Amino acid sequence: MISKACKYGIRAVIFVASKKTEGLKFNIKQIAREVDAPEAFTAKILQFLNKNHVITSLKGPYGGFFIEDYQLDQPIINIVNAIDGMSVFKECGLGLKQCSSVYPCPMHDQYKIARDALLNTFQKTSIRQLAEQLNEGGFYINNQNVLAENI
Amino acid sequence: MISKACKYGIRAVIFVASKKTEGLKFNIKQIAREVDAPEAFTAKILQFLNKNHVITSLKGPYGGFFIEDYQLDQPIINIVNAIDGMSVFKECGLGLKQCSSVYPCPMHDQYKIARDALLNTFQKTSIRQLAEQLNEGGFYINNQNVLAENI
DNA sequence: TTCAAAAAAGACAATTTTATCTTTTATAAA
DNA sequence: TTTATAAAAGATAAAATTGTCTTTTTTGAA
Repeated sequence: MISKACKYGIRAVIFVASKKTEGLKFNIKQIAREVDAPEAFTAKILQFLNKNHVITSLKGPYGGFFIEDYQLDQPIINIVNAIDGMSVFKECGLGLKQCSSVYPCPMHDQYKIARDALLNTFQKTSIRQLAEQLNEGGFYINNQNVLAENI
Repeated sequence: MISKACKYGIRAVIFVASKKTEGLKFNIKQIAREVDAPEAFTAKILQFLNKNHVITSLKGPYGGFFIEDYQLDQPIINIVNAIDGMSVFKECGLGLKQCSSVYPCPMHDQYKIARDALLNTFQKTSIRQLAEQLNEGGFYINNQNVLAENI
């Protein structure tokens, strides 16, 4: 659906956003641990998201990653777009290079509905919303499940 | 969304199904040409779909691939399941190993709606339906677009 | 001004997916 | 029974994605 890089990126951004009120910055090690993502790979992703102004970083001691006010109300699609691009939301369900209502594959109409539903989800959901849900409790962005203790 | 292998597979199956009335078999070369897919790769895919009883093949002269009556009313999800498996329709939108209504990621509910819509599309659409649409005209399974002549 | 901490940058490696090529097996007709 | 044809099987290769490691740059505090 979307790449692992993108999923790591969204989780990392949500985590950073959820801690904004504390006014702290977080380094890669902390972020990667909190969202169960590979450290070095996540570093690359966040570095890229900083370039794309999705989040902000500061080098040096007391540096790290944080999110600025103007960045908090971005839709999640901004993260997806930065990392994966928008092609998933335009591509043909059967892989045709060209597929639209004027030159449709046999699945076009139905597939488009599902594809648009996914796009809509990413468009209408903001970083702030997900961060707030996380803070309210009952939602998770890592695999450190209490239930897993039973294994 | 789904793999290229899977898309090639669906296109190939629809093509073969659309020609069923003619009672012919088609070899890899013909099929690959008709659906604009790499020949050797498509061979592997169809070989696999034969093993999974999605289509049928016969070796030797006058052999090739064809679809049997009992195979024609399969939903497209059978092809997806054989090649990609069902994991896309179960996976978390943010990549968590475990994500459900009891242990949801912050996007769970919204993502599930879109994911289910996609699953539904593949479940409710049959090979026969797509083959018929193709035969009725106005739908395409290759990139040989007439409009492309204008380039 | 020096030092330590952190991200940035660059090179590289592993894995997965996509793709090709060669050899073997099955089959139908002559 | 031979021959030609087509899929099956197996080995490899190319490309894309995921992941790691090392070096460089930035920056704040002591």
